Amino acid sequence: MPSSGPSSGPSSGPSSGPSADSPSRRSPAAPATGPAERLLDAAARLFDREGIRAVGIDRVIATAGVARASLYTHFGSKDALVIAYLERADREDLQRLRRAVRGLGDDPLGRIRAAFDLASSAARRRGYRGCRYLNAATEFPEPGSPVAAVVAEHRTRQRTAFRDALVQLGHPDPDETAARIQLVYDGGLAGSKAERSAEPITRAAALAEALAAATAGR
Amino acid sequence: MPSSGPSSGPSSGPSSGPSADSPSRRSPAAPATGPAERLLDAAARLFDREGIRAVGIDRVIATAGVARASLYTHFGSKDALVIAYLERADREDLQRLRRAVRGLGDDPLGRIRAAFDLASSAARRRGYRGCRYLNAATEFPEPGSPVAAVVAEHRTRQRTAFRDALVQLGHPDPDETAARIQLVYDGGLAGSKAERSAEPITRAAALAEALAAATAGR
DNA sequence: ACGGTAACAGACAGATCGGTCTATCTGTCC
DNA sequence: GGACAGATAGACCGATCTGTCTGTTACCGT
Repeated sequence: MPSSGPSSGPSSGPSSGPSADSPSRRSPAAPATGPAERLLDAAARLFDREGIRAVGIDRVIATAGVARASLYTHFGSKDALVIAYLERADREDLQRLRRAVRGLGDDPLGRIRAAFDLASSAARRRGYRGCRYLNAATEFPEPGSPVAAVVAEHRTRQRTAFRDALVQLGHPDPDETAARIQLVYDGGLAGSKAERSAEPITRAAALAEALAAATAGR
Repeated sequence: MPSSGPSSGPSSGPSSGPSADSPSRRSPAAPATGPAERLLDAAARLFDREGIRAVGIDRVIATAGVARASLYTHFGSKDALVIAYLERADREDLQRLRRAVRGLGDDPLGRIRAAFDLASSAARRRGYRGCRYLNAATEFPEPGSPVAAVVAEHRTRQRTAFRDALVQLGHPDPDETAARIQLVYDGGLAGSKAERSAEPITRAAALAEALAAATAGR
């Protein structure tokens, strides 16, 4: 599961104008999506690139091209927007991984590699700031916080995916090895952030593959 | 190099009152150190536990028991205080490592292990928030920022220390292996932060040791 | 045509931010 | 004793923050 850069997903491109006869109000360059979605798009872009605490509500609504009130009717508070942003990012990351894995057939090692590949391509985008979930945990360190819950869920899901692949590989110790692969993944993203290079992720991928392959064939 | 929790160094304990006939003014419980040092102590404690952006100037000066003006005469700005805090932490981390390594004789593997041990004991303290340098980089992501410079210096020094130990071990590829050990170190601290447990660091230490030992005997 | 809903723009409130400034106090040195 | 340096408390400033509220506009279903 990639935990990184700005989504390349359904963010900016309204590929065919106001999509048929959908709601087509607003003056300039009709946005084609509702305020809630545009707010999440703006939040993702800004929070990913500059950090959550560093970006104020005003920046978000200006970027989204949305009224202040819309943010509060749809989300209620900045904190709630932050949670929604993280949850959507988690869903999108999962979708991206599934898309990348599709057509791989039965290749558990390839599934593990795909997670690193997605992170690596995210790291190559400019403005990369590392794993957004760990970053969120850094900015909102309160243990009981909803942010912590989203982060924990993301990480559990990621580790389970690693573990499943290892089980399918017939690895003798899938639990410990999944933990190690996640550790290496975390380190790769951290190093990549600090050094502004995708190299640590490449290194992490190689390391992870070695861990997965070691004594894998029974 | 431990990159972690609140210093156990010369923070709070004035072990012998106002130390002889030194400057002993102030009303309650004479502080025994100057405002600059007390500010750095307070900054370290608060920034480490709650994050830099989350802690305002007022909290820092209140915790330090120091006048607002003192902060600005000694440091000039909050940003400068942040840099000073990071630089002092870096110095102290290095001192702690040297202290831990002293008496180890010629044990390069032990020196590597010591870095992980220090991180591990930091992670066991409550309020642990992970690597403070990576956290600072997260909170101040501007590439040219002085924060980035301090973080880069810290990481370079750490990697060099790993490399030196590996060279002494006769490792065939000290550069790549040092990078890998740092990667594993980063991952351990990240996981430790996210999961609020020292276990990832323990796992990282084992992994690092295996990396250092592999094909080490020529 | 009309009423309802949802989004709009923007003023406003209260808190907090980093930073400046004045005025007072205290200990030190001459 | 008196000038001086450094620290103190705390008022003050403008900017910015999250969040609320008012009033207007535009679309949509009936």
